[in-house]
Amino acid sequence: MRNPGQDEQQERRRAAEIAGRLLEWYGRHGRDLPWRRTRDPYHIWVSEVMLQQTRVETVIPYYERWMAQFPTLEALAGAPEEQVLKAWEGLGYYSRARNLHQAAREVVSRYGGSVPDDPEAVSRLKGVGPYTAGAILSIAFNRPVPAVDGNVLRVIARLYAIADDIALPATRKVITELVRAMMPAGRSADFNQALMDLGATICTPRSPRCLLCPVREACEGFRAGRVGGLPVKGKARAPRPVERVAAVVEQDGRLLLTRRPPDGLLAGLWELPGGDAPPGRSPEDALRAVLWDAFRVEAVVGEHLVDVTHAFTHLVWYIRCYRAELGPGCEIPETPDRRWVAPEELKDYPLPTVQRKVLAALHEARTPGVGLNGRDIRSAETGGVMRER
DNA sequence: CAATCGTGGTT
DNA sequence: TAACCAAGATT
Repeated sequence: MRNPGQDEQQERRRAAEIAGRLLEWYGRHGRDLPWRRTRDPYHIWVSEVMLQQTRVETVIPYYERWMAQFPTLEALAGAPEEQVLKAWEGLGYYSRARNLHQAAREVVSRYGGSVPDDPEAVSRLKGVGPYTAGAILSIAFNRPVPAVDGNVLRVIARLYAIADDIALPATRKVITELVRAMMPAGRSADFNQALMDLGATICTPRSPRCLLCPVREACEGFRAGRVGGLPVKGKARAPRPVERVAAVVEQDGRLLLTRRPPDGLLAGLWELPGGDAPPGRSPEDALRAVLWDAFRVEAVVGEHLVDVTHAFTHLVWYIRCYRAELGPGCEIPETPDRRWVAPEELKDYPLPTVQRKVLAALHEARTPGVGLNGRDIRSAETGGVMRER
């Protein structure tokens, strides 16, 4: 009969065995990624924020461009927000960019430009939650703090056959403490990244490569044949459909753009004038109402140009796009949130992917009109973030 | 706690 | 193809 002290010691030995195998595996099979060629806390920080809910392959080109454009924390802090959003264009979850920008300014003003290395200060930075704080502290400073992302949740849930919903804070806490207890002294950076790499390349969500796993013998989920059913995770809800209207308003070869509010969906990015279309009214009426709210002038809604569908995580936009004239014959002055944009200037404005889709559809439909011919729109598109089609 | 917040790739 | 998923944070 063993006493609790012996069980605890046994468990500690098992954890050390797992950690050792993981480190050994990581040394041979860890991925060579751009942000792993440095230990600069700013570089690590930027990569971790970009990687939030975003695939490595997607992030790499953004990361490279970002470091060329904002080589230092001071460079980022000194840049205008519009330029920061432009660099983030197409990456999604744009509050990450605005939070990172604000936090960079905070580090410059409060910490003299050096990223703090204590958990409390790092966690207070905008956009830095439990995972990102752990990642910065462990990877950049080798401090013994867990970095529990989706990979780690999955790996640990399988390793210990944890069947509780990983979305629950209580489950995350259990897993975080298991990781903390497992961390080998002085190897925090490698250990956290080893867990993530194992999840990304071996212990994948579907079709995990258990036969190649360095910790298969220690995996309770594998032993019990339950890897396929772990981790347990609630189902996503269906996105809510939203009818939208948008207007192509031209004047002297320029296109009218408006900037979205500073909070909420696609905050601070630019779009064609438009908005939600309340159900039960014609799209033309809805567009007139939306344009009245925005500009306080009567609008003449012209021909229907294109329809664009765009799905977000939690909603789907069905956009009906019309030509429209404001006034008519009345001046719409520019403001900070309202600009007449020549085609060759479109590339200077941060536009969300949904708006690029609208422009592409207009181009595809060969929408006639001064300054809106195909060549101009195409050059404006490719003038921004280059992307294969 | 549950909803919000993007986009692109995979199955 | 629709559903799922990816190095989450904020409110």
